Parts: sequence; C-alpha cells; structure tokens
Amino acid sequence: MPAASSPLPIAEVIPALRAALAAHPLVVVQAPPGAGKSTALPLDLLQEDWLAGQSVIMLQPRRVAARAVASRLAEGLGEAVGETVGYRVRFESRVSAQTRLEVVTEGILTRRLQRDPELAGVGLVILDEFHERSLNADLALALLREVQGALREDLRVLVMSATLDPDLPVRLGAPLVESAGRAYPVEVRYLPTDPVGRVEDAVARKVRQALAEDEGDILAFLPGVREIRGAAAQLTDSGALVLPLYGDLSVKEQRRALLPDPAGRRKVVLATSIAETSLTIDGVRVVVDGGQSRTQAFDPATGLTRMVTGRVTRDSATQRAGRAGRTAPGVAYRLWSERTQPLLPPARPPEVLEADLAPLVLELAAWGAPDPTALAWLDAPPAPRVDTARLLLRGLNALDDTGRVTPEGQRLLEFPTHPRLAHLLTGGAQAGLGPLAADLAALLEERDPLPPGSGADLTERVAALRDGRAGRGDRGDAAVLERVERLSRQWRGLLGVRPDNAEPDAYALGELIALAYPERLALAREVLPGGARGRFLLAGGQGVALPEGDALAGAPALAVAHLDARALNPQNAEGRIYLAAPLALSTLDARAGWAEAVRWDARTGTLLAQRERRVGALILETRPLKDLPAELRVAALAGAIRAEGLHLLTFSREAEALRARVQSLRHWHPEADWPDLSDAALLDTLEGWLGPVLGTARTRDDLGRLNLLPALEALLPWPLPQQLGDLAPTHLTVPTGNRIRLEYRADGSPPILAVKLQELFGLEQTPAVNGGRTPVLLHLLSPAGRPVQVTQDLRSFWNSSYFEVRKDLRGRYPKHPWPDDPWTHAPMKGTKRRGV
DNA sequence: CTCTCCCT
Repeated sequence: MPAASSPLPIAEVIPALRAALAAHPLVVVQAPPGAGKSTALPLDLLQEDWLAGQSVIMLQPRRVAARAVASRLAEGLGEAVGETVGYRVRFESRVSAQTRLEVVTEGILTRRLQRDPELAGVGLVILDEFHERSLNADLALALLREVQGALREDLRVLVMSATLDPDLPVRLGAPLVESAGRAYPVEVRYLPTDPVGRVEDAVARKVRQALAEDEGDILAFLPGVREIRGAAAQLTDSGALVLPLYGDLSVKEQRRALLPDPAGRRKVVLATSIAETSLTIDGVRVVVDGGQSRTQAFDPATGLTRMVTGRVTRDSATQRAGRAGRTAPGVAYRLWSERTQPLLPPARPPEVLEADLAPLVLELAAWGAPDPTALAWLDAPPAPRVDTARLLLRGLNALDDTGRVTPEGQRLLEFPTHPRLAHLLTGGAQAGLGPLAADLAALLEERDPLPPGSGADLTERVAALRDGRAGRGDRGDAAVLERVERLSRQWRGLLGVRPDNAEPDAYALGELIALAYPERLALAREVLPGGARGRFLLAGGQGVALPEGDALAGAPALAVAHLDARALNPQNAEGRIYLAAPLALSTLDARAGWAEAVRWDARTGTLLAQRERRVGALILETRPLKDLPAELRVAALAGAIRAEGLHLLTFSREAEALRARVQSLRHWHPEADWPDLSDAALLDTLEGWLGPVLGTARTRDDLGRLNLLPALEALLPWPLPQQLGDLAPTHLTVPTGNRIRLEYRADGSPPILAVKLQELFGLEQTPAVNGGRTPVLLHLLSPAGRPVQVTQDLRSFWNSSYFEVRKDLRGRYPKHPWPDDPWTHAPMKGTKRRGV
C-alpha cells in the first residue's frame, strides 16, 4: 500500500531515465497515474548536464491541465508560477526571462515550431499524456523527429504515457523506462445486468446509493452537458454539493469543482471525460462511470461532422476508475455488467486516423511538407482524408495545385483557428466586413450563446453579442458571450479593425459564411419539384432541413454554418441545420457558373443535355443544349447503361446467337483472336462498339429499339466473319434438306440441334461444327415436337435406344413410318412419304 | 433539446 509521504515511484527510475536520455534522442516513459511523472520528473531533468542551460518544453493536451501542472511544479520549487516554471496556453501566458520549464498546450508548440523550427534554446521537449494520441501530439512528435534529423541532433524528446503499451517504444525505436504507479486500491463493481433507460437516471440512482453507503466525494462520468444537467436536477435534494465539470465552464467554475467545499459538505462532481485525465479532484473516493462518452465523428463522404455518443473504451474506463484512488482507497461503480466489459472497444483510434485533416495539411504545407504522409508518423494520416483536406484548402486558395502553400495560405496560418474560419476573416476584411467577420468567426468557434429553441438565424447571435458589448441588453449565456467576445477581440486585433455594434446585416453574414463553407450554400427545395418549406439542398449535394417552425424557413437560400449530418432524419440521411444566415439569391448567382451538363436522368429514363448555371449541386437556371457533341452523348449513355445494366439494350435473337457463337469459338480456340462479347466485356467497351449505332438515341425506349447486330458484326474484322460461318454455322442442313438452327452457348458447350427424329433418318453420324471437331448435342423430338432423347452419339442411338423409343412413338403416332433401318431409310418431314 | 477536446 502506497503512503503519501513515501518518495514518488518515479524517483526510482530517474537514474535509468537520465542514462537513457543521455544516450538517446528519443525516450519513452510509461508510468501509471500517480507515479509523479508530470509533477516531479521535469524538475529533476532541469538539472541535466546535456541540457547545457537550455530550457524544457512540456506539452499538455488541455489548458486546465497545463495550468495545474505548472502550479504543482512551481510549488515543488517553492516558487510562484512564471518564475522557473511557467505556462503558455491560448489567451494566457505566465512566463518570464528566468523561465526554464514552459508547460504549453499542443497548438502552441505547433505554432512555435512553424516560427522557429530549430527550437533555439530548447534542449528537451516532453510530450505528456501521449497515450491519448491526440492529433496535435502526433503532429508534434512527427515534426520533432524531423527537426532532430535535419537541424538539431542534440534535441531530446521524452514521450510520456500513462498506459503500458509495449508496442509504442518498439514502433518509435526508442528505449523504454517503466515506472510503477502509486495509487490506492480501487474496488471495481459492475452491475448484474446492463441497464436500460437514460444514462443520467442510472448515474443519479447510483450516486444516491453511494452517498448512503460509501465514504468520500463522488465523481460521476456522463457523456455531455445535457446529461450532466439531467443528473444534477435529480440530485438537488441529496444533501450533497452537486457541481458540474465540463470544458465550457469558466475557469472559476471549474476550480469550484476541483477544490473541497469550503463549507465542508460532501461533494458530487458530475463531469464529462474532461475529468478522465490530468485533473485531480481532491477527496474523491467514489467514481460512478455511466459508461458512455461523446465524440465528434467526421464523415469524409460529406465533409461534415456530427456528435456521436458511444460506449466508453476499456482504457478510458480504467482511467476513470483510477480517479477514485488518488488520495485514499476507493470504489468505482461501472454501470454495465462484467459480461459486457470485455466487449467494450479497447481504446479510441488515434485522432489522426479520424479527424478533419485540413488544419494539419495546411500546417505541414507551410512547414515545407506538401506530402504529409512522407513524415515519420506513428500512424500516417490516411491518404483519402489528406486528399479531401487538400481539395478544401485549394478551394480556400490556401494551397496551389502542387499542394504547396500560397501567400493566402500563409496568411490563414496567422489566425489560430480552422482554415475555413481564417478564410472567413481574411476574405471578410477584404470585403470591408472585418468587424462582422470577427464577431461571426468567434461565434462559430464557440458554443451557441442562445438557448435551445432560439431558431437557427446567426443574425440573432451577432445581435446578442453586440447588444451585450454596447450595454443594450443581456440576451444569451453571459459566460459564452464573454468567451466569444475574447475571441472576437483577438480576431479584430489581427485584422486591425475596431468593434462594430450596429445592427448586423443578415445578408452580409450569408456572404461571410459562404467564404468558410462554400459547400454549405443551400437552396430551398420549395422551388424544386416535390420540395417542402424548411427543407434545403446543399451545394455539396446533401439534403438538410430546419426544425419545424424556424423563422428562416421562408428564405429562398441559406448559408449554413453548423449542421449535423444526420440528425433530423436518419432514414433519408437528411441533416439538421443548427446555425445559418439567409442568403440573397444574387450572392448565390454571383458564385455560379455555366457548365454543360449531359447526364442520364434515371427517374425519367432520358438523357438530359443542357447548359446549367450552378453552384455545386444547386442548379439555378437551365437552357437546352443544342449541337450536343457526340462523345459527350456517347459517354453519358454508356454511363447510364453501366449504372442500370446491359438490359437497357435489347439483343435480338440473331445478335444473341452471334454473341454465343463467338464466345463458343473463344472457348474452342483460346489461341485465336476472337473478340470477347460477354456482358462484362461489352459493358467495358460500350463507347467503342455501341457508339457508332447510337444515332440520336436519348431515352430508355430509344436504347431498347437499337439494332445491335451490325454493331456486334463490326467487331469481327476480315477474315473472322468467314471463319465464323465455317466453324460455327448458324444452321445445319439435315437429310430432309431442312436448315435447322443451332443453339450455341456462351460457355463453349456443344451447340444444340433440336430436330424431329424422323428428319434424321438416313444419317449415320452426329453432325459436327468447329471443323468437324465438336459434335452437336442432338435434342431429338417427336413428330409433335416433344423431346424424346438427348444424345451426342447418333450411331449408338440408332443401334439401341431408337428401338425402345420407337415402341412408344408407334403407339402415339401410328400414321408415321417407324422403319427398322433408320440409318438407311429415307428421312421424313411429316406423315406423307417423300422421296423414295 | 448537437456541443468530448484544442489553437503564436
């Protein structure tokens, strides 16, 4: 059992770590929470000789954690933050000339590397919480390895991970230093069965039980703010101090959740996954894990993201449970059954495999790596995602066609935000809309300040922000608006504009949104066939809708900023619009261009050939296209046939026979050059063989009426037609002089000759095709055309089965002759005798 | 009743 006063476990491995870092540029430390790796180890390393007085940068994935870790480290030195130990996060830094250990969040390091790739004066970079595999931590590591290889062989990198993953040091080619943790035992308790119903209800129930049965403060994990509010409402009469904890809270509110209640009451903290790592909440001895977590899923097909609530991963659950054992032995209630536990996903995939890569691709292009996949990644960003990101960035004029950063791209990087919003800011400023762009970009980055049910119109949000700023009113969530204003101030500073508190122009907002989200311009379906009020089509092709009764529903066009790709109607994949501004049709029109469109309309079965004025999928105006170039028509019809199937074409009996004959010859003579007339091959080569006979066909009926025989015959150059006739004749002449059609099969089996038995009287041997090499398969028929026998050996039929068959036929067809010597008897066409 | 986390 660990005791709080004993030396930290990490102290035992410090000599090994020093040795490793002295010898290797990259070292991995794996130590469970409580080992002291974040709060003690960096101070020890500051004394290293190889550091030669240079400073240390320590990366933290979250701002709260960066501040907290810096405080703990400074405390360890008996100093204030900002002396030897400082921190730097967005909007806030506490560093001084004497600072030698700087705790920073991830984006700060990326930007610093851009400005100063050599990291002058820095001897060691520590990547803490690396097991989280955040996009920026992966990026930082890739960049740091690049720096080590090219510019700074002396730079050390220390990767710290709270989970034991033997793979990590192997994949990094780095020595591993492993430390024990120091934590009190935590007893994990599962439910007997998986719960049904809402997670907030189950969590509230379990918290009540824990308040009655267990000691110490309680930390409960819920997927999001909504559930936290729901659970809090059920616990108001519990007697405990119930505090929410999530990222959108102000620093002050977060601190309340972290510190003990001054009044000494028991504390219940209802938290999102923010409390999973980094934050130590004093006095927590009970964890209630609701078993869910909410994450953002990026859909590469639409380029849209949506929130998804999923089951907690096993490594997250371990982290959550560990929170109960930081200060004393504890208990962790897991609101799922022990049987379910092994079925949970082990860990979240690294963010780089799932995220929107536009910011990363732009960063790397500016870094001088237009091909991001070429860096030394632990997991390389997936190439299709990189392509999607490049496409977007080219649309924002941030990259050129070769993937290199443009001057506009460089400019976008001056704004610490997504390239889309940076483009909104620069483009807006150029259009003289700088102050509005600053307000809008800030609003789009933050949570919606207005309560649910306020409608989707962004104009209302800008008005609320400006009213607050001008002291005209206090609509909306004050804490959110305060954060929005801080962002807006940052943007105004970078743009060099002053705040504007006038009534916002709704249509100007639409134009600004179009700069950031060109594929989210939307046209009302009301103007389209079958459209309904409030439903829109995005330029990107996706259908979206406003909630019932939204005031924007009457707008002819919208610029949509925030939407959830599938929230409104998962059945037809219709998205839900959360934030938008009305768009003037003239704005849409100004962005539109004429293009020739030749495409198959599957609904009506016709070839559409028109000039269209369009923005992406939005068609504003059409004109018929005269003098349609033949190759466009052929390509469109070929595409239609490929999409709907070869059955759009009608192969006549002759055409099918020709195909079967040629396919048979391909089987019989694979060495010869018979063309492939199979379905697959014909579909592959439609343009070539069908093109010449398409004429003016433009409907499904036209296609069905085409005479395909000449087109197929054209595929047989001389001397193939003659050889085809010789080797695979269409008909055979039987002893009566009748020409009987042969039925060929594409699989090369012998062709079938269906013929009345009597017509073969006088014929001794099975007739053959393929130059006499392939006897036909005889389907011998009765005088009435009924099948009697199938044979490929006529001689043996005459000698044996014929006499069996004759008994039966004689009874049924007494007027017909049934001779004893069929092979010499004259053939018969009917009942009347012909010939001798 | 969308909103885990992050940015010179």
